Amino acid sequence: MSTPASYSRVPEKPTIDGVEDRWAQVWQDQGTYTFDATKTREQIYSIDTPPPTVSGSLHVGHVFSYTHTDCIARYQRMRGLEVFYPMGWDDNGLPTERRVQNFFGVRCDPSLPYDANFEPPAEPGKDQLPISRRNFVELCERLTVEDEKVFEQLWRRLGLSVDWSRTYQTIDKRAQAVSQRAFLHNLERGEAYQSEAPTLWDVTFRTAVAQAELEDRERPGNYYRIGFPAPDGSRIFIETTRPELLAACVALVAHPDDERYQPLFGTTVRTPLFDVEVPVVAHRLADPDKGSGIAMICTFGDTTDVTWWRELQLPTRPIIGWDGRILPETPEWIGTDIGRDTYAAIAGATAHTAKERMVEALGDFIEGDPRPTTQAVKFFEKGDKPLEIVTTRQWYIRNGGRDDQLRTRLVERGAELNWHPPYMQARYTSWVEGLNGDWLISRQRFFGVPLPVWYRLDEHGNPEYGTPLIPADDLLPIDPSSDVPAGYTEAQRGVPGGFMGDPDVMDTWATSSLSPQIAGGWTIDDDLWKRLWPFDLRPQAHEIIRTWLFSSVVRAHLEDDVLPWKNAAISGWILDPDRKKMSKSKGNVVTPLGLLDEHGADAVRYWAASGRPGTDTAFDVGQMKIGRRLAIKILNASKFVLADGVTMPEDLGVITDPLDRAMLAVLANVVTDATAAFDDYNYARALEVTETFFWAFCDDYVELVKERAYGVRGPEAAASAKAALAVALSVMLRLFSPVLPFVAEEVWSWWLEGSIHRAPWPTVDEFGSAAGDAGTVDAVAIVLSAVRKAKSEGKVSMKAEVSSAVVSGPAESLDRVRTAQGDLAAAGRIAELGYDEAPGPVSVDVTLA
RNA sequence: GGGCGCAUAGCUCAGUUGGUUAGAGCACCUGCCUUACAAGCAGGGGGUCAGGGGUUCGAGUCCCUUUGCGCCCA
Repeated sequence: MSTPASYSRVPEKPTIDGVEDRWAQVWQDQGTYTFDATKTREQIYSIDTPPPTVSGSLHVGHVFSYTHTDCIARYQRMRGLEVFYPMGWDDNGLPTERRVQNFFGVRCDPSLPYDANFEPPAEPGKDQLPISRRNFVELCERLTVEDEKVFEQLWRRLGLSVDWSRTYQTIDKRAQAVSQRAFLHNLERGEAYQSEAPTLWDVTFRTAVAQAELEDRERPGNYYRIGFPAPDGSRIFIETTRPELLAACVALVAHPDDERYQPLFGTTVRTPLFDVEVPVVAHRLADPDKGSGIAMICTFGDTTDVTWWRELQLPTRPIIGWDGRILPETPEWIGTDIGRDTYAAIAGATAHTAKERMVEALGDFIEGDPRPTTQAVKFFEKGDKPLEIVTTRQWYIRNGGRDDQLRTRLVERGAELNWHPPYMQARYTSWVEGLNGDWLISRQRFFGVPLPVWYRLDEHGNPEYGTPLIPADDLLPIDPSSDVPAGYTEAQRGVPGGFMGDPDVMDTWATSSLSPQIAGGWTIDDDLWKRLWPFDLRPQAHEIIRTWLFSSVVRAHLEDDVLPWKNAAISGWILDPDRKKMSKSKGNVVTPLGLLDEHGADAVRYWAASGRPGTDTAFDVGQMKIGRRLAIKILNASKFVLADGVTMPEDLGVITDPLDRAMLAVLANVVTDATAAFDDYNYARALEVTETFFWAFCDDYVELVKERAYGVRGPEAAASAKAALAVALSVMLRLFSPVLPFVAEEVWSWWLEGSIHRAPWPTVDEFGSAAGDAGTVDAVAIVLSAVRKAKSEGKVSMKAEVSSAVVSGPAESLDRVRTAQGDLAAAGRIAELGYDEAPGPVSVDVTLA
């Protein structure tokens, strides 16, 4: 606890200009938020801070949600807990790759050798310059370091109470080691596995895409009605939007109950032009109302094809390559000359071109004109071409998508977590229950954490995927494209009897899902880790519950059979005034730095803290102006309270005046409410009750006790008022400090020692016996208000004299008013204050002089 | 099509387990230079709580339903 200062540094003209730079510097110099790693687990509050994507730019949404977390961090710190509040940078994955490509005008070509003297062009050229993987990664690292500086600057400006000595990157060596080690543990326990399977594939990025990264987009298309020759010479018409996949057709399918096609089940038809014999099969997923009710199954046109192919055990006839083009070689299942000629016409073409050529080639096989339609097509959320499905070898981690027991356990984990607000749990549950596959973690990209395995090559040079070579734990992190497995030499790379590195990197979530492990020193600093784990809080946005939150739960569950945190605080979106989500593409993004410059950090934080947990909040400059005014008001009110050498009283016994004691009783209730709100992660509610009290304190209490505090009614009466003012100010500043750290610290420094942010959170006990009858405040306020109203309606100054005011009401209310009648008469300039006991609500008859 | 949320004053939002006459700020109107603050202060007008039905002594609050909006997923 800060000790009363024997001197006061109250400025003549308080201002909030400059307080941000000044205190940010002091906090940094004094290590105000430095984490003390000697504390034990129960003395620590650990936060799993979301690492922002540094390759993007910060927007007001970041400011919004990070402020919420900071308010919680500051509250817990004042409650006496040692807060572990690190900052991470997410510089992993596609956004960084893309930004580097555009920023420097380069692209990664893994076949090129490393050039130690490489310097990117000063200006990105028209064509992207191909460079080696290592050069590319170096550029990624160079750019992200710059981005991080900008981010840290902004966060400091906003006043985040982060321990800046504890930062991490999701791509740094430590994170790579943690990520690879966790993967190898998964592999050892059989939770990570490889599978050759149809995979959703982005042809632009040439990478597999996980279920969590998909989105459906409405796209226009055309139905083509194609006739398949039946054995009896008739034609069976299917309708398809993808005629270019005809060569990949493996069957026709209709619903088992569809009487039109029941006679055909078990028979075969031949594909037009290609003349490939395919069976007619029945499956419940065939929709009798869609098109002609019978569809062609291709390997693979969409995810339903995959289901049919798997459940009906159909052959695999892929014709689309990893580049999204039709495979150049004529498939062996096409046996006729006309079939081969037709295929030659589409070989190597894009899906789009192939479609045009197939439609032309089919000619009379197509009945009627194409019928326009709109269909939901799957896209990679960051891509702009529809996903194809290709068969590839990929790594997976079990997440319950194929295992009911694990899925049930993970749903239960979600129920163990304290969600703020609670309804967010439903989003987790419905996502986990709807999973239909394991977690695809391998990506065919360059900048990321490499999968830490190699494969032996047999005498023909074919990799033995089933028995990967594992690095020793103390060598992590490794890059299998440059490191060599034990017992081999670099010369054996890629040669028969030698080895090859796994070429892929891990999904960015495979690393982000370990953010508490990375920040907390798992397997790197055991002493620190045991003081932090499991963490107390995961703050994050609601749209990544299915990705970041869920994958983190999966990793902690598999590794330690534990929930990674006790609480999840989910923040909402920032909406523009039209209630649309703010985004760059809509051109309505405001730069955070501009906001901080214009309104000040406390004002921006005030706006952010006014947004209820989990609630989407409108971007509202007006709210920031109110916050700024509040901050200025706090300075001015504090200046008044601290005038005339007010200090914290040695003994609360000097607070004898009933009105002073009543005010403190109300404040004690505010402390109770604000504390309960913060304990429930409701910073907005805590701010609201504090602010409401503060304004009433300024408008009523201060006005009432002004003259008494000046000493008009003697030293004891003045001492009571001054002591009460000091106690109230100290408590209010601490209640405000999580939201308004700068102005609170500024005022604190005028008269008390140490940082307010390390001062104890106020408690009811602090008031001791100084808290009196709270009801007196309301009773007195009614009279004061009535007097003001009379003056206002009489259009006279507030200092105009009142010749008499008669208060009528129940005896209890009158008694309360009497206890403050000296202050009332002074504040209202009332010559004669009379009382008239009467039933009903309190009323006041005011006569102006 | 499924899940979740939202709908309260012109605007942005509170309203904590059902309980006096539904609140705040902004905006608007009328005043007041008042020795902390004119970037201030005082006072005022303004809402059939989206529509309908139900439970209850009592519903903004609980249940059903309709409509509109948003997000996530299929």
